[in-house]
Amino acid sequence: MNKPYTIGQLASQADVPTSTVRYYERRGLLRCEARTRANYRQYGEATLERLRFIRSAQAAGFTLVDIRSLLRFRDGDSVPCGEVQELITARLDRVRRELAHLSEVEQLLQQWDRVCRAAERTGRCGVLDYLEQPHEDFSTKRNNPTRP
Amino acid sequence: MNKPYTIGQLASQADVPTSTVRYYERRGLLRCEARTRANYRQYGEATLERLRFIRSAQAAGFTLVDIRSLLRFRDGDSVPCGEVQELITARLDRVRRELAHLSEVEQLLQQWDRVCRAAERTGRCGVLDYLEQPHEDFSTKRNNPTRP
DNA sequence: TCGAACATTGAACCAAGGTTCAATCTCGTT
DNA sequence: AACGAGATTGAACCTTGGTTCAATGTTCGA
Repeated sequence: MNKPYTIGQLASQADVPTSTVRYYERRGLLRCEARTRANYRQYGEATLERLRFIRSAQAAGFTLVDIRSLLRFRDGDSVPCGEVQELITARLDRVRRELAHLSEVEQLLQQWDRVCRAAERTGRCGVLDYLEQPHEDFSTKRNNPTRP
Repeated sequence: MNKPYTIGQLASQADVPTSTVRYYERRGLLRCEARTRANYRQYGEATLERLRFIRSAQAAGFTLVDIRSLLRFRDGDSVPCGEVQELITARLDRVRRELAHLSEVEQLLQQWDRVCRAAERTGRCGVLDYLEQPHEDFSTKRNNPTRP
C-alpha cells in the first residue's frame, strides 16, 4: 500500500485539471476512496487507472454517459457483456461513418483549395465563382453532429 | 423575378427549422431582403443559395464564425483571398488530423471488439482484463474536441 | 509563526448551435 | 366571421464538458 494521492496529485498524474476530477465525481464517474480529517479527498492507484481509462475512452469518442456504462461494467457490476458490445459496435459504426464523411470533406476542401490557388494567378479569387455553382455532391449530405 | 419566400418556405426548401433561420440572422449570417407590410420576412433565391451554402460549409466542419468570414468573402466585401485560403487550409489540416485520429480510434475499437467477442466463448468478458493493461498507444493521445 | 500553495463547497459561468416559450398578429379557407 | 396554420418578438432554456468564483479551511517549508 503506497500513499494515497491528493486530488492535485491525482490530477497532475493524469494530466487533468482538478476541477475536471471534481466534475467527473459529480457525474458519477469517479469516487474518492477516503477523506482525510480535513476532508481532503484521497485516491489510490486504482482511481488513477480509472481516470486514465476515462481519458482513453474519451479520446475514442465515447461520451461521459457511455463511459459511465463502460466503467460500471469494468467494476463488474453485473452489466452484461452484450451491452458493452453494443456500445463498442455503435461507436465503431459511427467512427466509420465519420471517416467516410471526413474523406469527402477532405476531397471538397482540396477542391476549394485548388480553385483558390488557381485563382491567385488570374487575379480574381475563384472560390466565389466556384461556390455559385451547384454542389450536389455535398450540399445534399446531412450533417449529423450529435450522437444518438 | 419570382415570388419571394416566407421564412417557412425558405426554411423548408433548405430543410432547416425556421428557428434556425432566425438564429442565423441573429448571428449575422443571413439577412432578409425585405419585409411585408405585416412585417413578415421575405427572401429571394439568393438567400436560399446562401442558406444552402451555410449548411454545406457547416457539413464541412466550419464553425458559424468561420462561415461568416467565408460569406463576407462571397459577398465580395473586400476580404482578401488570402484569408479564405487560410480558413481552407486550416480546416484541411484539421480534417487530416481528424482522419488520422479516427483511424487510430477505429483500430482500437476493433481490438476491443475482438477481445469482447473472444471472451464470449470463455464466458468471462475480456474487455475488463484487456483494459487493465497499459495502452500506451492510446491513452497518451490528447483529445482536442474544440477547434482553435 | 507566517505566507504560499493547496483543499473544500455550491453556484455561476462559458462556448456552440440551436430550441422553446408566451403573447400577439396575419393569412388563406370555409 | 371564424378557424388553424404560420409569422412576429425577446427572453429563457438546452446539451456537453468543463471552468471560474467566492468564501473559507489546511498543510508545509522557511
